[in-house]
Amino acid sequence: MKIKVKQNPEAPELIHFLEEALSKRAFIILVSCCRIEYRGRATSKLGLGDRTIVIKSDGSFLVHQDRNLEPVNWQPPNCKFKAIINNGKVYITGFRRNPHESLEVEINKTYLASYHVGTDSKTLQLAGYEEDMRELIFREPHLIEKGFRPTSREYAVTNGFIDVLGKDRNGNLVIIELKSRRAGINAVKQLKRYFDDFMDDKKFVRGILVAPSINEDALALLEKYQMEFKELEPPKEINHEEILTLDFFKK
Amino acid sequence: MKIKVKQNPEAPELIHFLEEALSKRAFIILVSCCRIEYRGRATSKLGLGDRTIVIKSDGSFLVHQDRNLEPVNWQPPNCKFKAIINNGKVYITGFRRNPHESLEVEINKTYLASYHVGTDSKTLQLAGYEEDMRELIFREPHLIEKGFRPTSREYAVTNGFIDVLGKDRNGNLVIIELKSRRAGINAVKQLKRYFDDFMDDKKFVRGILVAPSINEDALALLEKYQMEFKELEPPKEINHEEILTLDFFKK
DNA sequence: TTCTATATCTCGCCT
DNA sequence: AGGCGAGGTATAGAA
Repeated sequence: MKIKVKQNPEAPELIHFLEEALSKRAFIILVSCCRIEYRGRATSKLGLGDRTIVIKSDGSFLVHQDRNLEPVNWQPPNCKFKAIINNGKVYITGFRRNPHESLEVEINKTYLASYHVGTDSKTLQLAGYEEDMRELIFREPHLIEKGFRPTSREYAVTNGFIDVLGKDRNGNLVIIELKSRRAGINAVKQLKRYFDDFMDDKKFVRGILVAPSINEDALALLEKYQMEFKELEPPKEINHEEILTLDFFKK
Repeated sequence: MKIKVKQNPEAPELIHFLEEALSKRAFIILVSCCRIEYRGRATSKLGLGDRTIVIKSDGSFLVHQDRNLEPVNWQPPNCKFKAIINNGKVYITGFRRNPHESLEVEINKTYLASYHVGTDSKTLQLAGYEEDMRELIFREPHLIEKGFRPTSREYAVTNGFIDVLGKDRNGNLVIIELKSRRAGINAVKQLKRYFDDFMDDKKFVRGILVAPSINEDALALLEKYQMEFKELEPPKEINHEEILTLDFFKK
């Protein structure tokens, strides 16, 4: 892998470095003392301070302070960059349309500048979602209860989509709302809305909220609405086959 | 600012570098070819590839691929780190309780390692939120309509909280739902639920959705429910006084 | 600590 | 491209 590193570059050297890196669509890292302004979906200003600036090859733009997981300022992928020098200071601007927004970094001092073009064709394999729960239920319906038969997934109703629709051993319609995490009041309200859609049609229906756990208020509300809770952990095994993305074959 | 940089360190050198950096609670950046495993709220695996790894002084842990704004793997602040060497490879593990989860990076090659302790006492000044809209409406109620008088904010009802409650020039109750961005169907449904809460009490009420814009479907639904739309941009001026965080005075 | 609501949410998927 | 739902969402604020 090619990587280029400079410590304490002066402005003219930095701008040359950035132009080179941007033209190569490299992954850029700067550790700089800077000021930041954002204008677009909102407006923000950040005074002078030491931050880590990252520009990715897909046009993502991130500015990190030394605390918090989230960047303090950013632009999503496909943003266009301009690096200029003015009064001895380097300015990097990233702008996008749709929405129309721009992020400007005024760099007063740079401690470290690096850029590289790496190789990474791997896609994350992830398990433990609602989607995995839905598959599990179709594979092993008895986990809901004996005699349960799932009929459709993502069933469209007035108020949205029902996660799983099925019938119980007595032929009653069963509406299932899945949550991969501890369920709260909102999950109950969501299920209630689907439930009401079917009540309008005057059918025999049951509403079951399926989640690894539920909080007290939510359980109380569920009982008030005469609906049910079923505890189920999302499966967390992952398929061990390695997945290659299309990007890999393009290279 | 102090910054320490190493290019292409071998495993023993890297582990020493990391131990030093971790003990100083520094901001660490690595550009490495690595494998990643996460276990906790879900489970994930990521095969060998070049990534940028960041450890912040607050215990945030980020692994970035060369695309997407979001890190491919991460740990939120206050995570504890362990760096060990095994079979000539460096392993960095970050773990947390509540929730119980861990992120392990197996490093096969490191191109760049740096750590620094910077100075950044600045807090982001941001404008353009729902909160700003609410304040604007209380300051200048005529922006909703002539004669409008706001009475309460965050008014609690069965289905949640009404953003702004007020009365119009004829004494009718007005329920306002705020959105700082283009309003969609969900915003209308939310307003409708509050609206219905009041209809039960058989009062004279109006529901107004206030947002910078609204999409076609949402507007149609709004009209079907006999509710109204009022265009209003969230204010985006920011207070120019500089704000110092408490952290600044602690130093 | 737990829960709720917001976000320049991001991201993927579907129309 | 716009809309909609899910997220290991993160984060701030309140209970």
